[in-house]
Amino acid sequence: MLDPVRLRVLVAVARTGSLTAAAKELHYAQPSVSHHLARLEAETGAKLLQRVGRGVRLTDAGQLLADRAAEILGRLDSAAAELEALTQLRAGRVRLAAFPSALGTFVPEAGVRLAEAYPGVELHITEAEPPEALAMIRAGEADVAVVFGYGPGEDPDVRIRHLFDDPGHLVYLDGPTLTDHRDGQWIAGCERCRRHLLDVCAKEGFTPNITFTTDDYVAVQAMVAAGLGAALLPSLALRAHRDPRVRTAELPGSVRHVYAATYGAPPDPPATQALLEALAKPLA
Amino acid sequence: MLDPVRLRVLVAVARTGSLTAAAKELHYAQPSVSHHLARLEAETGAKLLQRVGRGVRLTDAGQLLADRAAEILGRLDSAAAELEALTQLRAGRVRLAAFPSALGTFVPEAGVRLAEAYPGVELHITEAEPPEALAMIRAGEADVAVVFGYGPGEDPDVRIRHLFDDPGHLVYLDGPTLTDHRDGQWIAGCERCRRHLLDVCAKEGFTPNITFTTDDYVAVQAMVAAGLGAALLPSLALRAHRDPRVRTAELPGSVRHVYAATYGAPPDPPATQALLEALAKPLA
DNA sequence: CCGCATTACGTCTTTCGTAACGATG
DNA sequence: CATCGTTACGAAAGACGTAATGCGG
Repeated sequence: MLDPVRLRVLVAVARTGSLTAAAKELHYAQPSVSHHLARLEAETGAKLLQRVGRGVRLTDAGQLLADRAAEILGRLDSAAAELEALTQLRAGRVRLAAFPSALGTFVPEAGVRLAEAYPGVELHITEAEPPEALAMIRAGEADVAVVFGYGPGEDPDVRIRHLFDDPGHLVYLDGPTLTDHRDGQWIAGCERCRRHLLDVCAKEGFTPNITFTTDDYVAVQAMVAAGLGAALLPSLALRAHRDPRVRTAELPGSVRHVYAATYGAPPDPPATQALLEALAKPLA
Repeated sequence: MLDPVRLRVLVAVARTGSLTAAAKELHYAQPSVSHHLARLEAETGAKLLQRVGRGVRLTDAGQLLADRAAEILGRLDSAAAELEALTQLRAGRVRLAAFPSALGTFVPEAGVRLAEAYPGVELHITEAEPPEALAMIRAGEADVAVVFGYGPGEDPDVRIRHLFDDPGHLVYLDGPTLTDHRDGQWIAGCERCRRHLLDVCAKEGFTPNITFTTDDYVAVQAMVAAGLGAALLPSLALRAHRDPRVRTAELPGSVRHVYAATYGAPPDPPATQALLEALAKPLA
């Protein structure tokens, strides 16, 4: 049987004229698109694509299938929409727990996307650092948690999936590299970033002298601006708030992985799926 | 996205009114059908079925989705058919190697099914015992081999899948159980069945006295009829040829697994797929 | 060389089967 | 108690990513 996933890939390639562009549109890696098409050709026994310099062109057979596929996929989607309407599925509630700089950056964007796509879904947002957010998930007090510092496999009942990577930045007044501050004072951005800071500095062969500690990334920047030391902040924190008096430099080896966590076996309830979808999209 | 496999299951259930019947129609195990429907309900968030005594009934939502699904699946199938027509895919050649009693029983049935569904496909048939048949597969001299005595994992390049189980039968003039013949003479049905015979008799605590050996199941039955001893034959051999003078009794613990083998990585070429499909159907 | 596509390979998820259990007439 | 459906679990296949390898302009 024709696989609609492969058909969606074919349609995307037909529209864009390139595997790379299709991959971007579908949030796939390039090789995945290539593989899908190769399999589709093998399964159907028909040559669907023809390489032409850079990019590819659809053969007649490929164009025919792409046309039929576009209609079929449309009907599939509209059947899903009809079912949703019948069961009022676009209504519902999702409770999200997320850490502060997420709330200051991509969570509002995701909220907008969610409201556009699922107008009936209520979104409840709670601020919580990762350990508390996961506790809320386990306790059933939240449906989705946006966290960092925890990966898949923490708990068999909690499903954790990767959202994106958040590079670390050095925040300073003078001296754009870590070693410029090896003998200076440091402000630990937050409890969890402290661990991260220690690791990064250890790689450079020194232990930072941490003289101030606060979870508040606004305060951290104010302290740096006041000359109290340097700090390490994730890029999300800088996107949420940027003190004009400080300077920043990305630290190549330093990334924080941001994840979305849910509770229970797949599949997630539809409202939860909708929120996860909205959270994943800003990655594009 | 709605998964067409699940939709096909839903449609089958809608038609038959029962999970068990749908499973039979789709060649699935019962629990697989149950699981597909459970997942479909969870993914869509809609109750689609309602248990009513024995059997199930579709809810309004389930009926709606089943109706839409039937149309979508029809279009999927017809897109595939259109593509096949365009690329003349229903033409082609498949070379089958199979052991004798298979040729005398279900292979002709499969040939008929193949000719009905794919009129343009030429089927070439060769008689070969399993080792030779597999050698032909590896040498590229056959596309599909019907074998027994070999299972999946024999060779990484040869894909072997289960077709059905073929129960063993005791062939005799007098004495319908194995132990009736513990001190009598035996005719080994064929080289490979000899191993099988030894195993079965060992379980009963004796070693059969094998006085005649032949691969030919017609000859075996003639010898039994002549009073030369008892024999063990697979049911396929008895279906292919039944000597009216002998009596037979199924041996509960004795089954021969029949497999289809192909060469190379999946997916198989369309003509090969078509033959495999035709071979699998008689199972129903 | 650079961009686009393919191949190779590893991890995680899903599917489907068998077996055991539960419910219903 | 017989039958239909569900739950539990294990084995095989598939999807998708990263890394490494063609290949055309």
